Amino acid sequence: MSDRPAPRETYSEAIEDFLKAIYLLQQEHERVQTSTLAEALAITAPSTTEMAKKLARAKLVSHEPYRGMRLTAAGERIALEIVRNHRLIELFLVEALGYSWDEVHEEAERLEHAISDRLAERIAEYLGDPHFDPHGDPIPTAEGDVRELELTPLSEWPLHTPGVVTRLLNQAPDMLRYLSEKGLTIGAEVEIVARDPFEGPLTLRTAGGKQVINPNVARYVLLAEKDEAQQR
Amino acid sequence: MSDRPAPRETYSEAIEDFLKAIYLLQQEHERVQTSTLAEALAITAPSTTEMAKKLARAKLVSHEPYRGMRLTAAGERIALEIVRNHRLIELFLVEALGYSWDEVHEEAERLEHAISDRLAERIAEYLGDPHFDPHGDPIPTAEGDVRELELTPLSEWPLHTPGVVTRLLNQAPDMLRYLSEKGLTIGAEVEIVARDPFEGPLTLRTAGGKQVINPNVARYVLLAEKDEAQQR
DNA sequence: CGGTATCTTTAGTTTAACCTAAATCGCGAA
DNA sequence: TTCGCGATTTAGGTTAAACTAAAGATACCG
Ligand SMILES: [Mn+2]
Ligand SMILES: [Mn+2]
Ligand SMILES: [Mn+2]
Ligand SMILES: [Mn+2]
Repeated sequence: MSDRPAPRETYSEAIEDFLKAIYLLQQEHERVQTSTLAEALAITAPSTTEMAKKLARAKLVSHEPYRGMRLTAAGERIALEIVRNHRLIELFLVEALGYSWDEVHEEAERLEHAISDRLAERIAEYLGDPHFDPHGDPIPTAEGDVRELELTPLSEWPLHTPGVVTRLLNQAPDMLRYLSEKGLTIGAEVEIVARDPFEGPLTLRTAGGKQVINPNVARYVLLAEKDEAQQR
Repeated sequence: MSDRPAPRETYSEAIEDFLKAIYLLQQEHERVQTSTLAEALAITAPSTTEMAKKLARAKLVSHEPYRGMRLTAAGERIALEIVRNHRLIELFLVEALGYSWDEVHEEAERLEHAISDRLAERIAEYLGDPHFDPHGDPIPTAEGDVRELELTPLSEWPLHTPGVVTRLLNQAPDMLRYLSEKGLTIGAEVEIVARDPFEGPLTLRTAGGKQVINPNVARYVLLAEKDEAQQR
C-alpha cells in the first residue's frame, strides 16, 4: 500500500546537502571553514561543527579542528552524485517541462535527494548524456568525472574581443532574470566596448544592443572564446 | 479584496504518508484501525497511536480512542494532493521516461513528497490532464475531486462475458509482472470460460490465449464492460 | 610579546519520529 | 456476568538534526 521504500542511499538529506556544499566550496577555497559552510547551509556554526565531526568519524570528511575541512575520496563520490542529480534535474525541467532557467534551482534542491540511480540514468539518457546544465555548470558523469572548464569572468575579459557566455556563477532567480534582460544568457555573444576606471560600469554590446553593467555582477558571468565555446 | 488561499503549511514525509495511507484504507474500511494502519506503514502500533493523536490535535484526523480514526476534510485535502502527485508521477515515468508499470511505484513513493505544486501541474499538463494512472487508479484533480469507478473483480465476473481490465488493486512488482504474463494488462480484453468450484482456478481467454488463474489473484483485477471501458 | 576580537568548539536543550515494555481497554466466549 | 485475550494506549527511551549560551583557540595588532 504505502509502505515507504528502503532509502536508496544510507545518507540523509542533511548529510547529502552538507557534502555537496563542501564540494562546491572546495572549488573556491582549499580548505572549507566552519563559518563558510554554516553560511552556505543556513545553519549555525555549532550545528556545522557537530555534523563535521560525525562525517569525519564516517571518513567522508577530514576535519582538522579550528582549521577547516575537506572531503575524502568517499565523501567526494557522494557529493558528485548529488551534484550530478541536481544538474540533470535542472536541465530536464528546462528541456522536458518548459521551466525557465531561473525557476529550476529550488525544485532541484529537493529532487536531487529523491531520485533513484535508475531515474537519474533515465533522465540522462532522455537528455542525450549532457555535459552542462542550464547555467553552464558541468554535469559529472555517473562515474564521478567532471571537467571544470577554464573560463574568464566578464569583469576581466579584454576590451573589443567577442566572447560567448558559458557559465553563470550566481543562480539566484532575480540575478538570472536581470542577466537575461541584459542579453547575458548561456551561448550569447558579448563584447566589451568600454570599461570605466575605479571599478566603474562596463559597457557591453550584446544581441540585445548596448548594455551597461556593474563589474560586481559581471564577475559572475564566465566567458569562453568563440571557437572554444563550440566544443561544449 | 484578494482572497489568495493562505500559503498551505508544509507537512513532513511521515505525516503525508500517514494521511495518504488512511485515505487509501478508508476506501475499504469505514473506520481505520490502529493495527491496520501500522501494518500498512510498516511501523509499530504505539508509533501509529502517537501520530494519530498528533494529527487529531492538528484537526487532520478524527481519532476516537480504541475505535479507529478517519480523515477530516482538511486531512483528506492533503491526502488527495499526495495521491494526485503519486499517480501523476507514475504515469509520467511510464509515458515520458519509458518505465514499465511494475517499476514506478517505489520511485513515486519518494517523489510524491518532493515535487512542488507547480511541478505537479507541469507534469499534468505534459500528460494532457489524465484521469487514470498506469494501474487504472483514478488521479484526483488539483481541486481534490476523484471519481472512483464502479468496477467488478475478475473473481466475480460472469462466465462467457467479455470484459476489459480497468484497474489493478495489487501493485507489487512481481504481481504486476505475473498479471502481464497472463495477458492481464490495463485495457486488455478478457473472458471467463470456466470457473471451478471450491475456490478453484478460473480459466480465462485473453489476447495471449487460454490462461488459468487463482481467484485470490483474480480479486485484484477489476473489470468494466466493453462499452463502459471506452469512456476511459 | 600580550591583549583582544573573531572564529570554533563544547555543553546542554529541543523536536520529530521512531522504538520496546507495560498497562489498560473492549469484546466474545464460558 | 465475568474472564481472558487481542488490540490499543501509555510510559519511557533513542537517534538525528537542529538550536542557544558559554568556553576555548587563533590570529592579528599595537
Ligand atoms: Mn538539497
Ligand atoms: Mn545549475
Ligand atoms: Mn511516500
Ligand atoms: Mn498506481
